[in-house]
Amino acid sequence: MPQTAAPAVKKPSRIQLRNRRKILDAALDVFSQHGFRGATLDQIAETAGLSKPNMLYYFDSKEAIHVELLNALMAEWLAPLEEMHPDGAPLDELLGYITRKMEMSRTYPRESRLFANEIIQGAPRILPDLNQRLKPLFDEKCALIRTWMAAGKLAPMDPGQLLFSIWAITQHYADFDAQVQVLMPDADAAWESARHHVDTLFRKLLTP
Amino acid sequence: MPQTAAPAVKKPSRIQLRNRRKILDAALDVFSQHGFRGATLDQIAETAGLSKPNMLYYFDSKEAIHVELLNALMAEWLAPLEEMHPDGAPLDELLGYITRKMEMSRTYPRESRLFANEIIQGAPRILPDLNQRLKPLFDEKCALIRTWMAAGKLAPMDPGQLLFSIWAITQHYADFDAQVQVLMPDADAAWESARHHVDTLFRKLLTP
DNA sequence: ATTATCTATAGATCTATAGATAATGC
DNA sequence: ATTATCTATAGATCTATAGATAATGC
Repeated sequence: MPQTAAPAVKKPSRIQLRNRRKILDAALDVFSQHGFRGATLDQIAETAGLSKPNMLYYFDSKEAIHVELLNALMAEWLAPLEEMHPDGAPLDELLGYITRKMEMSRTYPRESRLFANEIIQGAPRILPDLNQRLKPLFDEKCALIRTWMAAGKLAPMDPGQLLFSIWAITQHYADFDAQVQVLMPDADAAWESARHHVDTLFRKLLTP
Repeated sequence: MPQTAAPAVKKPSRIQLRNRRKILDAALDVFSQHGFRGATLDQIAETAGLSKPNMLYYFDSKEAIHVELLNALMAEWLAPLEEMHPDGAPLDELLGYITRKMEMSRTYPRESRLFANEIIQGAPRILPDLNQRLKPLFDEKCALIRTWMAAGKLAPMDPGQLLFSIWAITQHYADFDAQVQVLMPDADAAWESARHHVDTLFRKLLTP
């Protein structure tokens, strides 16, 4: 008997890995700025520094790139929420989550805009993932927050609405950056002020 | 001497007005769902019930439709903020504004998504309007809110950040509707709950 | 007479593939 | 031998226009 079943796929070469990474990074640039339909393979290929047919040697189609990108980023995007643990101090756990989300908006604005574009356009390609990966996590964390509120550790409110508010505010700084820059031209000061405002807002809201 | 200078443009016919309105409404549908680059004249023409060349008899180009749409909607979009008056009770004025924004998200989700798409993509066509129309109003209302806070009528905070939070949360329900529907499947209950949550949140935040 | 609509199509752009050639790894 | 890249291009789609025809309003 063979020790193991034959592997379904070969181990990817170094060039494979490097080029796929370059393509996905370029696609993040282009898709996050123009949305799926507005992005072109030409733009992505040029940004990635590959020819268009060469890029299609690594991915079957434009849609395949987009789907892989969204799926790969979903885990990254959910991680900060997963880190909110039942054994911590409730207020600290939530404020810590909010801080992590703010830092992600600051550090990964392209990822935030990629998801925003996809959701605004009706989530045509990420809907299965929303149901299968986001929904269970959302329900789990809502239940956790509800126990904290029932124990009097947090001001009572709808936990789902609370999470919506957190997402709305923290992602606003990445997604609507063009508007924020018009209204608050000093970007660095605006970020400092935003961090402080958001922390204060939710601290006041959540304190019982 | 002639009584008046000759008018630069003729009075538009009834058909003109009706067809231009039909085109702009169809364009709102299509642009708000796919963004500028993702939308096609074919889709807009079909939605409007006109042939593509006939549509281009009324507008010079795809971009002309988009720009006119954005400009026409900007006033509508700013109206609720303009209605926030210095002579009202500060807390009521702000909570009233928030309620109006929530109702707009509910009633005009396409308009909200049209702007969201445009801003996410870097505001390439609406940037002049942001500077010339939104910025002055923003500054004016920030100053007003600041006087209210200085007078002890509202909890002190950065008025600009406050407005960002209001926009982020209220528009979230329109822009991220696809996600909200996945996580809170009962749409009517979700909206009732959202209205209550948002009012409570800002009441708690703003009360001195 | 003027305004509105239609048919036909030019010319650009876009996704994707075919098939030849070059580079790499055992 | 296998993997990666290139040239050339098919076929669809997209914006926009030219020019003929129909409908409307004085």
